[in-house]
Amino acid sequence: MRHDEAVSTTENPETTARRRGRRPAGQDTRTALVEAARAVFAENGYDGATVRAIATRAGVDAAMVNHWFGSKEGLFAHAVLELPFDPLELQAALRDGPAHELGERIVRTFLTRWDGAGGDVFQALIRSITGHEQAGRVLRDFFQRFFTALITSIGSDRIPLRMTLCASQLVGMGMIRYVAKFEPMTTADIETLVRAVAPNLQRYLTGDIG
Amino acid sequence: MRHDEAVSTTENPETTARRRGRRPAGQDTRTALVEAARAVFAENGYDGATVRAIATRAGVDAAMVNHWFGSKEGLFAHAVLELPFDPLELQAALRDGPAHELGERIVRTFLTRWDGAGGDVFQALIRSITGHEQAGRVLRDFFQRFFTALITSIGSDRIPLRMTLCASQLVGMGMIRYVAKFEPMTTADIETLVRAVAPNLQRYLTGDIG
DNA sequence: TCCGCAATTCAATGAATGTTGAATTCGAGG
DNA sequence: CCTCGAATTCAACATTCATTGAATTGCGGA
Repeated sequence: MRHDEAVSTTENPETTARRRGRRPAGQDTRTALVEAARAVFAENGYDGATVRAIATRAGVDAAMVNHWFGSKEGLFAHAVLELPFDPLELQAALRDGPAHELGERIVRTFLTRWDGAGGDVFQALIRSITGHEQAGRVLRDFFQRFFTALITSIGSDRIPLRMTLCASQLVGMGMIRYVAKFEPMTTADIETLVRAVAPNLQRYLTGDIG
Repeated sequence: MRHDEAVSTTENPETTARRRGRRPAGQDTRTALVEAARAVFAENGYDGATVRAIATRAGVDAAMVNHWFGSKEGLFAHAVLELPFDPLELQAALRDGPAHELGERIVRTFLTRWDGAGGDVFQALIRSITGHEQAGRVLRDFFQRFFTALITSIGSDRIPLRMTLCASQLVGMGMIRYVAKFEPMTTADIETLVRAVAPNLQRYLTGDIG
């Protein structure tokens, strides 16, 4: 939307267009680009997001993407594909507590994360499954590591099938809540969804799946 | 993959390139375009699919898309957005049989369709949720009509929430099986998935969801 | 048989996008 | 204080894509 006159804090107020050359210190354009990229990739997916849109959102020129990350591809790899959380670490944290409430803890944890800070990375991933080969692979690796360790630790059988079943429920919930935006799932509060979804996830983890 | 020399059945074998002008009768390019469009949209989503790729697959020139459908947009509307099946009709057919096996019939029916003839339309829809505004709306309308009528008929409460819960499980299963392709869900046979998923869907339809 | 019209291909156009190189400006070390 | 290098913007390029208009060819009715 707004893409010019974002220069109000510049030292020379008489020049409306931003000056060339090195900008005053203290502005980390690299970080700004990563954050803008996560937001724009989350909204539009990999090939829906343009380098110009990301740069505009970060308040810099589009050439900065190539300067700092080599290419749009490189920016996507740094901003989205390198997940900011470790699946094994997250899984270990969720093991504490009664095993029959595991599904509950999982649903609550994922919804809380996706609603909050790291959520755009997840949205960027599932929105880029089409359009970027590695997005699906990264998502799959994450769920595989996460659920394989978890299901193994509670001693259930048929680990690969249970893993994909759990993934299907979580990905589906993410798609409906954040991407396709079906009401009332989009605006439902977290605890309502925990009560509704957790027992189903629990069955995939420890129940009889035929 | 193959994109030229698909002209082996032409009347003049000495001309390698296809002649201009009207082609011999009996070739319904309009239908060929619709079928090719469903396949290519299913593989690549709306903006991943190029008009040239669709036309090549149909064996005609890209300009035919504009001639017959006005635009890429128009072709998408005819080939994907106008669903070839009626949700209410489908729902009515699934009502026959015991209510506690409803989830089973639903999972089996959807997997059978998606694996078979009309499956590319569904894949095209979910692959185009990013990139095409109306894709999500059409998908939502379908599930809403389908599940709202169904849940109403069996007398459960909280119809909108149950509808989105069911949609989340079915969309998630479709994403994992056809789009993201996590093993073993991609190659699992239908009855295995029915046994695994149907009880969860059944709970969303008639169970206690908190 | 002949003629108008529709179907088809071809070539070109304009817009959008990722990328690059030159020009410019600031920060820091000597 | 001066100079070198890094950061930044700007303009231009090459490519890809959907779309369009002209040219061409077969079908079907009179």
